[in-house]
Amino acid sequence: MTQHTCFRHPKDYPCTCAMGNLYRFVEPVVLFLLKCKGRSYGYELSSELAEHALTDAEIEAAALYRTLRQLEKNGFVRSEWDSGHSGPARRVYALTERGEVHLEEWVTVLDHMSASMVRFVLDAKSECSQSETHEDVVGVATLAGWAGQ
Amino acid sequence: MTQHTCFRHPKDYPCTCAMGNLYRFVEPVVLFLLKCKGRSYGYELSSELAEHALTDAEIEAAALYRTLRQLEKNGFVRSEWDSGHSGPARRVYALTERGEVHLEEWVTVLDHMSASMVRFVLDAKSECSQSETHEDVVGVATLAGWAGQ
DNA sequence: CACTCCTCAGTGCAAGTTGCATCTATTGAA
DNA sequence: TTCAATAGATGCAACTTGCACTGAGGAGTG
Repeated sequence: MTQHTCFRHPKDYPCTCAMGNLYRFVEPVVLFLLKCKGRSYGYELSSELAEHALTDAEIEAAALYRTLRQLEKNGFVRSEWDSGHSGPARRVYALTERGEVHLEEWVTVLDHMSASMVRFVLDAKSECSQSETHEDVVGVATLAGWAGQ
Repeated sequence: MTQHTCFRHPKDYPCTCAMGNLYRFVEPVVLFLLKCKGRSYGYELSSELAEHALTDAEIEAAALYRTLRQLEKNGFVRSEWDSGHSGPARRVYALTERGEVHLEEWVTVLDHMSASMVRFVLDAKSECSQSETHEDVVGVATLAGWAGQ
């Protein structure tokens, strides 16, 4: 990330924006929404994505559309054009069987990851309180200056 | 990710390898280890990283070294050469005050993220069992064919 | 001595990813 | 006519990453 300040969140809020491509977690959420709804299209999904998002980073429409096309390329969803309504045509997506399996794989992965994170947070918090020499200064800035590469 | 098969894990294990740059979670773990140990160097950290890693993706030495340099560039750690021992010289790192704050920001972020993930996993699991038409097929393959962009 | 292996820190590059700006088109309302 | 909302998508510069590789110091072995 080149971006060295996050202009999307207040200054004292540690946000995930600067982590950049972490918004890949778009993929499992899209699969989940398609499973729940049966079928949907990009523009509709984009508004519902935030409710189930795994980070607080804003999800760009561009990323969502590209993710959907890639999911289709990999056989996890299938799509067709739908013009039976007013306004521009919609590319309507639905999960395939492979997509259902893929969602379950994601659930397993996220289950493991969340457990690791919870463990890490506990470890880190106890380590912090252990060597508490200064006041509690949690949440003073954002992750904007994160390391990356 | 180009990589379409994961050769590092058994076939029926949904791994995070294919998620690629997720191993950015190297950063908080490095900060945490430096806080615990006081000071350390790349080669040593690389062996301890796996124990606290937030994903099961292998952490490459190249990524670790680059992360450390970047952390230093951003003022979260500082380093000096140490030759007072046999073998090649080591670049020894220690947390700065900014680094301690940054670690606490990461803890806050990961706390939020883990909560979101736990919620998502619960939602997805209940959704799956709700519409259970086929046997439980969790964990049949890897995330190798994940969508990306 | 030559040879090999381990330790330690990197670099180079092709391929992939992403944020942002921009484009096209349809429809309805002012 | 003009504007706004809906809908999907692309172009590109900048960045990230996996993999292969370099190179140096020291220990052990024959």
